[in-house]
Formats: sequence, structure tokens, C-alpha cells
Amino acid sequence: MSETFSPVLPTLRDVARHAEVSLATADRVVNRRPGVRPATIKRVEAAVRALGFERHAGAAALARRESFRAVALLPLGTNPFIERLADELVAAARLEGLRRLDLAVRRAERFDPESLASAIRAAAAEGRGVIAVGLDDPAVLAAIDAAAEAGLPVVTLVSDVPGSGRRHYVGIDNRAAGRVAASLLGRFAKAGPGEVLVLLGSLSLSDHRDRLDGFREALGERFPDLAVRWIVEGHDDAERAEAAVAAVLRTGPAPAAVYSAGAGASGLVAALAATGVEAAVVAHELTCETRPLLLSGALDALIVQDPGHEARSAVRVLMAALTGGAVSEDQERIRIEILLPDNLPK
Amino acid sequence: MSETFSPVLPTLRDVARHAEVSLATADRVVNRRPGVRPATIKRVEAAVRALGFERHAGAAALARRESFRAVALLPLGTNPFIERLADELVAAARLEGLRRLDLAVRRAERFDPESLASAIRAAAAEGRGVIAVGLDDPAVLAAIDAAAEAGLPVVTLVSDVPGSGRRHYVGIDNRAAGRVAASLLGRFAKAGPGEVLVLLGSLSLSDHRDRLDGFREALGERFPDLAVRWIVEGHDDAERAEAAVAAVLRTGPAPAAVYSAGAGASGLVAALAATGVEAAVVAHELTCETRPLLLSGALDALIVQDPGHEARSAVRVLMAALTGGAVSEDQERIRIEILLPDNLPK
DNA sequence: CTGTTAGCGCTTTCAA
DNA sequence: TTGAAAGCGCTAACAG
Repeated sequence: MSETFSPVLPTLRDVARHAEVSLATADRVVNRRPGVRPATIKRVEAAVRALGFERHAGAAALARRESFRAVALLPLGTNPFIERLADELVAAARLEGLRRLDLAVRRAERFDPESLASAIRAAAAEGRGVIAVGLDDPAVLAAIDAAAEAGLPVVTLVSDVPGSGRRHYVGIDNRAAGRVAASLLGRFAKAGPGEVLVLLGSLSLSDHRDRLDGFREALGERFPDLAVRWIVEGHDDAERAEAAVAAVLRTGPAPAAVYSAGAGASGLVAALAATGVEAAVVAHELTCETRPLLLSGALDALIVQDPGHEARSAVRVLMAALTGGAVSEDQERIRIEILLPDNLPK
Repeated sequence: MSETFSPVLPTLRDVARHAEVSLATADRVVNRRPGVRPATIKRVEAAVRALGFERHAGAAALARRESFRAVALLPLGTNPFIERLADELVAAARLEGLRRLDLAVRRAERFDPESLASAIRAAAAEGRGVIAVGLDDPAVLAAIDAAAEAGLPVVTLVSDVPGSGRRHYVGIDNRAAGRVAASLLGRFAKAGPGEVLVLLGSLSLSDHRDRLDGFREALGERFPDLAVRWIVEGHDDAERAEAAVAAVLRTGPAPAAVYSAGAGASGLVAALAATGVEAAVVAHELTCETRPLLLSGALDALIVQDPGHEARSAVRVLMAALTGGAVSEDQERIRIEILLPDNLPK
């Protein structure tokens, strides 16, 4: 109860003094640099333990002069989630990059694998690392593997490129997100048998496909009354989504529930409204597009990933790869958040 | 598309050179310190704008030698959420405190206002700031006001002390959390009229009371079929909660839904199981106690606040108060997260 | 293999 | 009112 304040943390200088070596030698040991006699290493490590030394990351970053340039590749289009991600990446490069990362944010056509692949190649030629929203396609995979083989770390963001040599994937577990959508819609839809419509950007996007897989799986396990009947591709664009959904609604019975696994929820909502369909609806991401829809009740819930966290995580992971630092998998896990009107951030 | 890399950020030295003043003067202007001629201020500010200077916070923290000691006060008891918070505070003091904050974490009896009040007084005497899990009580309020008047910043954490002179409250909006609970239970409970049991630590805890208020309010607005019939105080302890809930269940009809607004959910679940009651249940916080209950289906959902975020936010806010920095209200807002088995972090 | 020295960008005396 | 200089904790040449 009456423990007192902890002492000031020891510095590397204290460690050096304690081990009776110079600052430089202590530094070598602490940073596992070569050229130190084993006996000396032991002494320094003992001092580190004895004093409870912890490297001051800020000071280290300041002293280390090298800085890196890298490129982030985001999909083109009018998707506000992506806009937000772009801003967050710029901010994160400054903060998490400790001012040592010079990150250029570019756009590439998301639904065209060749264009993304060549953007990755260009990025690899210019910078020392790449962050990219992935696409599950052989050309893209090849471009990533080429960069990886050349020693450039590639971090996939939001959507992974499975099987590629990317250093890390930063984003939610999309299968799990699909399961969450099923759990919510299963409870929100009226009781009794019903059919479900799923809207997604494209089946070639691994994140959307994973969501669909998880969704179907959980629906089958826990809500066998509901079955996916329509799968509509809207190319993450509100207008195209509206047209595609409207076409489906005109021809068949009304769905009991709708899962928007990609972007373009406002188009979906418009199509539902136009045909007077009353279904439980769950969509993804909190943006200027989806926020009013959740508040008005047009959407029943939103499944979101925090673009700020994702951007910071991507930058941290990239910096770790660039500087040889460690990443704690655990800390970099991106949460799947559920938003109702009641817990919508201001 | 082909924008190039941004240049390295200018340093204060660049600003000084540009304004034709010394480093010290540039520093004075940038940090709004007195003793600079207005004309000089203008010149330096112009240079700052011209070069787009941004202070390097890490370097500033390194150069600034002063450090602070402060005390954090958490409730005694066996609540695992609080244990976690304690650990996170220690970690946050190091990271967010930029090694300039020496934070002692202490425990005080939560259900005894006098004891918390005197712990606050003691903390104020020893340190230069206080972080405390609050309690809505005149004695506690008086202790906080005394500290505030003496110029010590007090930050309330998780539970506020309304009307007090605390500098900041860090935690979720508990009314909104109660509304979320209502939205979930309203959908999860079987359709039709039913009665609800609410378990909380004590009605004298403002966070629990706020949750109850929000819960009732939202239930009344949106699920008039459901009404709160029992309010049970369990003192945030699993055993006491079990006994209290069991006593209620023995005497009346079974509740259709149960909201555990405080801690001790495992006791609640045990009481429900013992009496064979099948109700929809929502509880708070992800801990070693609640995690298995959510996975087993004993709990239908969890409403959580991230103790890591909260600890870091509390430390940031305290440091800002201590060093005269600014806090962005917006960034310090703590989210109300909803956890289902599907989006449970590993 | 080990030590000395000069900074990183900023703050803080101390002197002018 | 201003400036010169030392130094925060660490890293990176360059010697020895």
C-alpha cells in the first residue's frame, strides 16, 4: 500500500559503468551487434539485468540517422473508407515512423490485377518497402514475391494476398467478420425461414470472399432457417451496387436479411427503399456514407475496423522489418468492432 | 499518381536560420515562452509557416529533464478488470509518459468513500497529480476539489465523480453503454413480454448507475415489452453476486433477460444455472472470468472498454495537465465495444 | 575486440 | 531581449 515511487530508469551509461566497459561496447551488446568478446557480453548482460535497463526507443530513433522511403498502394475509387486510410497512413508515417519513414501514398485500380501488380513493381523500384491493399491474383502475388525476394518487405493491408511472400498482413480476420455478420443478422431478422442477399465488391477480392465464407458457415451452423440466395457484385461503388441490387429485387421474393460485405451500402439501401423491402441489414465500415444510415435505422449494425489502428500497425510492422525490430503479433491484431446507433463514436 | 517523396521535416535550427535568430529564440517563440520582442515573434512564426515546421515531440521530451511523480488509485478487490488496468497503467506511464512520469499505483477500498477520500488526500500530498477510479460521494468530491484547488490535476478513470473539479474523465459514456445493453438484450430475448434483472456493484457507483439509467431509458423507448423488475447489488464480487441473485430467483418468476452492469458475472451465471433459468445475458468487460462464459454461451454478449486505451489516455491527459500540453478530446474518447464469440480477440 | 567522439532535435542554464 | 553552449540517451563513425 505504501510502496514508494520507482527510481528513474537506468541509462545505457549506467549499464556501461556497472559492467566496466565503454558506452559503445554496452551499445553493441544491447543491440546484438557483432565484435564483442563472449565474456564481455556476459558482463554487460548481467549489468542490464541487475539494473533493469530498458532501451529508450525515442532517444535511439533520434540518434539513428538513417531514414527510409516506402510506398503505400490503395485502391482507386470513391470509397470513403479508403480515403480515411490514406490520411491515417500519412499521419502514422510521421508518428509511428518516428520521422524516419518517408511514405508516399499512391492509388492503383483495385479491380485490375495487372495494374496493381505493376504499381507494386514500380513501388519496389523506388522505395525500400511497400504497403498495399491486396488482391488475390497470380500477377499480384508474383509482383509481391519478386519484391520479397529482392529483400523488400511488403505489408498487405485490409485485404491479404494469401500464399504470397508478404511480410505481414494487417487487417481484420475477414472470416470472423463474416461470422459476426451472421450472428447479428440471425438475431435481427424476423424469426422463421428466410433468404439472404449478400452484396460485395467482387468475388475476386479475398477479404470479401472470406467474409462471405465465414458468413455462410456461421449461418449454416447457428441459423439454419436462413440461407444465402443472392450474391451480388457491386464493385464497391454505390451506384453500381444500387443497380445490381435493384435488378435482383425486381425478380424475386424479398430477402429477410441483407449483408453488405463490401462498400457501397448507400446504393444498397436506396435499392431496398425503392422496392419497399424491409430486411435486417448489416454493413461494413464507419464512414460519412454509412453513419447516417445507421442512425436512421436503414442499417441495423455496422462491422468496422479502425483505419487509424490499421495504418499505425502497418507502419510499425514495416518499420520493424526495415530496422530489424520485433513485432508483437499480439499487439498488431486488428479488432472487429460492432457498432449500433448507441455506441457510435461522436 | 507520380507524386514523389516528401522532404525531410525541417528542424528548429532551420526555422532559426530562416528567421535569422538563434536556436534559443526560435525555441522561445515556438513554445510561447516570454521575453521575445513582438517583431521577432512575427519573424519566427513566419519562418515556422514558411517551412512547415513541426516540433519533434520525442526530442523535446528527451531534452526536457523535469519529471513528475503521481499516484493512481484503483479499487481493492478481486476484480480482474481492475488488475489489468493496474498493469496497463504501469506500462502506459513508461510509454506515454515518455519516461518522465513516475506513477505509483495504489489500491483503496471502493465501497468506502472515506477511505478513498483519504487516499486521494495522501496521494495529493505525495505526488503532483492523481488518477483515480471515482466514486460519487461528497467526501470524495471534497478531496478532489481540495487537490484541484492546490493546483494538482486529478483524472477520474472508468467511473467519474460528477460535479467535482477533476481535470478530465477518462472512460466510456456509461449511459450509452447501458443503452447498448438494452439494444442487445431487446433483440436477444425471446419475443413477447418479459421481465429483466439487473445486477450491479452498488447504486452508489456512478458508472453502474449511469448504465442502469441508460439501460432503462432505451428499453422503455424501444422494447416496451421488457421492463426492469429486479435490481441486485453484488458489490462487484462473484460470490456475493451469486448469493444475491440466487435469493431473487428463488422467490419470483424467471427473468427473460439479465444485464450484469458491474463485475462478478460468473456468480450471476452460476445462480442462473443453479435455478435452471434460461435468459439472454449481457455483461461487461473481457476478463479471464467472462471470456469462457461468452465462449460457452452462458453470456450472449459482452460490452467492453479497452483497459490499455484507458490507461494510456489517462496518462496522456495527466501529462498534458502537468506540462501544459493540449489534449484532443476527440482522440481521448474511449469506445464502447461489443464482443460476441465471433469477434473475441484471441 | 574496445574506446573516444561527434552528433540526432530540442530545452535549459548562463552570460551578454 | 537575445545568444552560446551544454546535454537528454542513444548511435555511428573512426581510431586504437
